[in-house]
Amino acid sequence: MTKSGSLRQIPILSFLKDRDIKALAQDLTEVSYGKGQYIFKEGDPAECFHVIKSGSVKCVKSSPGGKEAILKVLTPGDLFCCEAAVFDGGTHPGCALTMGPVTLMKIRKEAYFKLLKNNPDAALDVIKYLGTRLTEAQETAKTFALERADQRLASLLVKLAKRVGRDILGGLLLDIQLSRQDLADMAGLAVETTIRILSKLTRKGLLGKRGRRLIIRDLKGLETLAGSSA
Amino acid sequence: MTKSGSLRQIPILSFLKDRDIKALAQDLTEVSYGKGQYIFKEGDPAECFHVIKSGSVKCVKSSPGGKEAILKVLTPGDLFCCEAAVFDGGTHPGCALTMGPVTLMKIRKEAYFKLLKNNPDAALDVIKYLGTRLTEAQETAKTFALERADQRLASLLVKLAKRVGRDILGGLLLDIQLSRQDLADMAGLAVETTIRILSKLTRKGLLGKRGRRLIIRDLKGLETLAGSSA
DNA sequence: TTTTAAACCTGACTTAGATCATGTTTTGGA
DNA sequence: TCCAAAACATGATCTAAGTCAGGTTTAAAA
Repeated sequence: MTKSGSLRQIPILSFLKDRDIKALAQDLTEVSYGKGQYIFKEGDPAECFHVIKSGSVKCVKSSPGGKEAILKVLTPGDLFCCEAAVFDGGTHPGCALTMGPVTLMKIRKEAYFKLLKNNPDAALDVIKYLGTRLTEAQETAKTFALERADQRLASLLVKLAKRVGRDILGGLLLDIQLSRQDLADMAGLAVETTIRILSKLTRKGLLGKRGRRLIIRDLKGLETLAGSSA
Repeated sequence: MTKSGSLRQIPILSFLKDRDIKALAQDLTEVSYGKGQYIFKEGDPAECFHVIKSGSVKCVKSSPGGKEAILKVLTPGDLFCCEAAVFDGGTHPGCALTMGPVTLMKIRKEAYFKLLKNNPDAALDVIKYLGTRLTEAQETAKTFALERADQRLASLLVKLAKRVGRDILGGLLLDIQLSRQDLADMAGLAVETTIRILSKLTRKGLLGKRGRRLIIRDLKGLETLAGSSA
């Protein structure tokens, strides 16, 4: 895929005129990482936007006690580091680290800002995007505050199904490499609890697996468990 | 205060030119509510922005089980309902309800959108604002996922101190009417747990009270307890 | 001022989920 | 293909925090 071709895929960039996309393509650097490497850490100054070309990346925040919460998992096509930090010149509020080999494109924020000024509608798109992310984050906070462990996990699986689910024979394959620890960190649970719940859901016929990936056998069932709110 | 005078105070409107502020002032309606009334409910179509003139409002999400989480408390000068819903024409992702008598100004979203298009920099301000809110929401989610009850409450009190704290003799008065239930709903805890922790903190000399309002006697101490991350 | 309801508080009990301990299965590198 | 290191799994405790049940204080309305 050409540089401008892949830029075209990104929701937040898709509104741009061809001319602008091409200009932007000039302005980006491609970087590759191995597994488990930090792209940036909490407190680093925010200088670029990142677009994932291949692989997946997790946005993480750690507690003083050393435990970590995964705020979001990003997959190819996602643009990240587009939060407050980049826009107001602050520092990153969390870490981003690779979950396997990753290639991404970096766009210097100045280049992007210039585009926004020249494309009045573009800014409205960014506003919508941030609004959606905000609603998501609030939904997550609510789930953590009010829901039981199995409901939290169920609603996480439903969300994942929507993002990375691929229809296969007999279910919906979650087409992303996630360890049990990752799932636990996303649901705010201990690994053991996560494993126990997954086993229970498998016994009940809601889940299956292919290799290391999960298969959702009964999405409706999971949605019901999650409380039919996600 | 004149209409345009109070609009001037709102962060998200402050960048506007005098002419635009005056135009906007023509375009808004003032509405008053009693205690415990809904301004909008989850699922309602989002049609206006709201600016609080007096009183306070809580943004709430409920679980299927009937428990509720307070996502944010808004005080005079705050603009709310400026999330995804308004910008993409969707519905409200949660409820807003008054915590006492409230007066607010409603701005039809079309009027505001027109302004944004004519003020390119204005959109950037909104982007920054949403970015900040997003970071906050993620911080909250992390706290819920990883922190102990007393740390959650401590970090809530620290946040409140920054927003509504007023220096008084011997401490920092939280100048807002909040029941124990409200605090519990904000921290994602049971009322009883909240009360027990507050009592413990009072015994330790970190907190006091004046009438029904809390006084923070030792902000540093609370910050330490919270994990020195908020 | 009295009454009533709401808010606040405390103790006793229960439980969901964390922690610990230990074994098994995968998997990727030598 | 063998070995070491992850990742996965499950049982046995332990504990933080929820629930329940009963009080007291505060505030507001009659």
